[in-house]
Amino acid sequence: MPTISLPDQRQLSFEGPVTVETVVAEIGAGLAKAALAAEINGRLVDLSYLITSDAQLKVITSKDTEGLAVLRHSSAHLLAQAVKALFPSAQVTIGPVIEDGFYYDFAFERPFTPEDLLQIENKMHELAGQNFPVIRREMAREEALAYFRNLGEHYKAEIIEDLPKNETLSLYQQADFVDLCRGPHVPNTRHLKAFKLMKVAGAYWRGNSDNAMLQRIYGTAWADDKALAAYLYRLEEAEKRDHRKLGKLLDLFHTQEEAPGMIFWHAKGWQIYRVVESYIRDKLYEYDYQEVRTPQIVDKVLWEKSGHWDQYREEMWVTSTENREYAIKPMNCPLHVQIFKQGIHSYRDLPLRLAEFGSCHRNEPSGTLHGLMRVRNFTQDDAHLFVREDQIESEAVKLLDLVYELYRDFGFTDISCRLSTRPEKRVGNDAIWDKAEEALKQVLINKGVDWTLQPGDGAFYGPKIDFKLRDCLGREWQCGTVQLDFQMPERLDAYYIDEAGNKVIPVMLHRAVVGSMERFIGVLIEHFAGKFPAWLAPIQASILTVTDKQSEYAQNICKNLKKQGFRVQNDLRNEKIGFKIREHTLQKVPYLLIIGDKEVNSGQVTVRSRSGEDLGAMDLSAFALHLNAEIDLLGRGVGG
RNA sequence: GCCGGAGUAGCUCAGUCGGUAGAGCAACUGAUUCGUAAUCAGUAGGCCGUGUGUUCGAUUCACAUCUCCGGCACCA
Repeated sequence: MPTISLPDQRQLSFEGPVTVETVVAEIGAGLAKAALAAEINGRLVDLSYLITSDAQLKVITSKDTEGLAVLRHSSAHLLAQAVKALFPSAQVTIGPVIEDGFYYDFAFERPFTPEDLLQIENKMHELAGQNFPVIRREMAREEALAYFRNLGEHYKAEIIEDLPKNETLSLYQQADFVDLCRGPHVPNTRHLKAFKLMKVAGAYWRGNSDNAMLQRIYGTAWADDKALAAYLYRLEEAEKRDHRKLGKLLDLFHTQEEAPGMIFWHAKGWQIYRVVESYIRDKLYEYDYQEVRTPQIVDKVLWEKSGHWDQYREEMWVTSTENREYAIKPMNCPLHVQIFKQGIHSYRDLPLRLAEFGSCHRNEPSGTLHGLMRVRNFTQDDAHLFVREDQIESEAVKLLDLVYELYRDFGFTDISCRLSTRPEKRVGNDAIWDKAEEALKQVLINKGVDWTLQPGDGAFYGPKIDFKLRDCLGREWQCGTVQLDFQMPERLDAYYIDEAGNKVIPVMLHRAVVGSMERFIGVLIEHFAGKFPAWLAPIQASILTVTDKQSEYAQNICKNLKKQGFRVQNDLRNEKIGFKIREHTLQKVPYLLIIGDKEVNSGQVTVRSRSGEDLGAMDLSAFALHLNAEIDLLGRGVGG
């Protein structure tokens, strides 16, 4: 006689075992209609689940995150059903839920075309509209294997083979389509309404590039059409912020065929770069770093010693002359160790912090290149801290302070933090790895920041903490990193002299805060949607004349502001003021100074903000004060 | 690197079922001297990514190649 407890403390009793569906019907007809699944004692189950003993029950609808996930998962099944209906020779593989949607991977003899996608989507709507019940049943492992083999679904058979021997397999059926799945699923296809297929792309079977390439169809699914429309609108907005698009529109940078993965910075883009660089340089001074500069091209021997040659030979650019082979540096660390090694260091010299805006070249695979985000030549805001073991923690804590301070100044507050531990391909023994991983973990715990574990994602020489920035559209970008390294100094024969006069190998902390200057500026462009805070804006104010009678006055204003260090420009063209305002607004200049006869006569400027607000006429000194105050805010609290 | 798609004027894009291409904006010239998101008129502008092939003829068809876009794999 199960008693079911509901979230509102209500209790329902039943004579014998009862399905969730029956219980839900008992609660209310409206809920029964909307119910997609349920949580029994915290576990997600189907509505067909049979409750045999007392239980806590929570009904899941499309309003719950779990409900949305169920909806998306079932949409993936619907997609597979439609594909099998249209293309019977396609084999199904897996179809999980992802952020904002789902995908399903198929093996098929020819590529799916955009026309196919349209056809499949229509079929999905048609099938969903037939209100097929979705039925769960269990099957013995051997029976399931034979069943899918018989259907010619070899990938499914392979999945079953790899499942634990004692696991009960569940199958879900809607009409004649059956898929192996853990579930849960919606009880009926009628729940699937607001979905859309987005794109088709290649994906390796089981995510391994040695395996066959399957065809992945991506889709999105929502509780209702309104939510779907909102999502599509969000995508459109994100597209407008694309740094590649804005980079062209705002004349910040370009790339061209002759130098794939390398950036041609235009004056305006480089201006932003310089502000970022100079800000970081100030921080380096404040945090007691020494800025250094090391060579671009270094004998291969050094890279062999550091271990990079073994690990990354394929991605290193090489060049040779007079029978010597060189590599263009992919990293700065071995070179900073060379600086450390000049002369003899006492334990009193530590921690020694060497920083460099290090230009690195990596021959990234062609398919990875992406605007400023993934390039072959990038500049790291790199630094290496040579420390004693007892200084690891205090230095790491300082690093976290620096990282969070810097991100805040640029307007980022949503930062996620990940600890990555030893990878398969690595150097150094396990005892050292244990020590290094534990040290970083302690720092995170002591610092009280939220973090997640990424097992196996560390660098080959040590574990690391990575920082990802969330832009205002919710996308994450990896920027900063702190890496603990007990290997490199030893491999490159670095040491210091301790109190007792012994040679001791220092510990090295690698760190970058913005990571790649290129990527960071890409993130900034997207985060601010090109509307940079005055601090970063390449042009902070444009001076626009109403007619050419005011040219001389405008030139004086311009000269005056430049003298005060502001980045300003004149627009003296013989164009209507409305036209000039439009152009400079599209260029996202923070302030427009309008100069007509009125301003010339009163000796003032009329100020219009980027958002179109009229700040009225004011003396130039008042405007300078206003602009300076804004520049002093840096990017803090400024959303895009 | 792998799968798919795309490369046409400075930009955004149209077009040719094989007969060497067009629009808007930008540029240039002229007129207009104007008050808060586009003044009017005219002119010029292209080896249709690159190479090879098929063809009387290729921007169009085929193959190769480069680059870009969307994913996948990779990211010291």
